[in-house]
Amino acid sequence: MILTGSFHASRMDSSTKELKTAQSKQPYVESDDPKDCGFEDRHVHFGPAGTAFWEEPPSDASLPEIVSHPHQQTIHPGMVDPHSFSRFHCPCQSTQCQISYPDYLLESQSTQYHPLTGAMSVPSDNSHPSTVLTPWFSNEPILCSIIGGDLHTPVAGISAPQLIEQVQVQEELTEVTSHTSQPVVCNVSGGGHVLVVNPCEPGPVFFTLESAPAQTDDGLTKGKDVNVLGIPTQAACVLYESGDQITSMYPNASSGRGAGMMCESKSRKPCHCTRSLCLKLYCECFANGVMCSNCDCSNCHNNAEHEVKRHKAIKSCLGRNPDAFRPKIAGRKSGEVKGWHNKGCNCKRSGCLKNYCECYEANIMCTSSCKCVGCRNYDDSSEMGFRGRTDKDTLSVSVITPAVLEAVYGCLLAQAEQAEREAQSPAQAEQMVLHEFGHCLTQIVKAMFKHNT
DNA sequence: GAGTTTGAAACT
DNA sequence: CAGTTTCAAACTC
Repeated sequence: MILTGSFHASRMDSSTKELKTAQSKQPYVESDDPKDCGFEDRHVHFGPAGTAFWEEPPSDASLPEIVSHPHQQTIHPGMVDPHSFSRFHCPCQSTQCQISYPDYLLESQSTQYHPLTGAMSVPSDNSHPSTVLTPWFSNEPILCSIIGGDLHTPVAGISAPQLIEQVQVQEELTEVTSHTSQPVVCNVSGGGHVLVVNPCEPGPVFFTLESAPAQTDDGLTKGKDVNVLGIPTQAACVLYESGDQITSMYPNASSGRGAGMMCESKSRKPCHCTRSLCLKLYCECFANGVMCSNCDCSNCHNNAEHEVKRHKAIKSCLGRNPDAFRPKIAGRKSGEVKGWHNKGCNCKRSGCLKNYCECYEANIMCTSSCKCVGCRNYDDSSEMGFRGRTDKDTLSVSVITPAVLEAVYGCLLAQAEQAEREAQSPAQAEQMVLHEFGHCLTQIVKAMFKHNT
């Protein structure tokens, strides 16, 4: 299914009416405050090539919503990678708006959720119809389809539009998405609809598409032509193809630990676990969401033969820490050395200049999120004579990250563009940009102050 | 390759 | 939540 033209986004409420875009606000934005991203009033449009863009820029770009959201943020397939995916959902670079989505075992007790094309861990005999496994480590929205004919629920056998009106389905979807902070994109068989279940929202968002998905004789919805959110399904299917040997679906995906490892190739390093059964986060394979393959581990349980234990281990990890499988490095764009550690390191003796340090290992600088002692992992060029300062002072400097600078640039550019649209005089345009710059600086100073207190 | 160091994860 | 233990990777010799 190629998305052409625009489509309407609507919430799946009892009325099933098309909702205005205000109700489809930031469908994937993970943020405590939905206002963080300023996307409340955006219309989402998909272009001819499966591209999408946000319409109507926010009137006010500010920090720490530090990034303005240049209007018509165009999303193309290349942007939707493990690192830039957040840009699609929210161009905001603010740490408050940084988005990464820990995956979770997609599972339902009563409804089948199928990866669109994948066969990962799905028994061929469908002996466990209630449990379909998908990688829990993905940054991507979970792609699944709801096959009406196979539903073992009271809603089986009804058309897709009717189906989605069923509260039960909504509850099931809500149940599914309650375990994940990432979007679940559900292809509703036969209806030409796609449910986009936003974990931030109480119910799924219902996108009405112009073309229906291809459907096979057995009722399975094929996504061979589906291009959802700019992700060609042919590529997306790779994501679900295998749990242990996931081929990169994005050429530029880096191989840093945590971030984007779901895209790693077969060249990933083998683990050497001996005591953890490869079912704890000590195991890098497990932590990265892949089954062990060609590893040097002993008594490995991180494989298909121990699926039940593996399943329990995943749940256990997520129970301890819902973000356990969340990429550790956020804000990283593919092919670029930038980003920040979500949690920050705690190094004490390495000076954060050895690979013991997760920040250093990921080739990123330490930030104020880190609790490291004697950190030397910061940009000398940005020290500007700060040598001799305390670590805490260095942390202040680290507030101004490349991402923040890029965000400021975005704000200023947005203002300039707005001035141009409004046919403002050069002087007025300059004033608008300067005013925005001042606003950005204020927010940066506030952020520094916050980090130092 | 064996032993040591290191810091994240897990545990108490 | 802080302190301790466990663990596996990084590092050194």
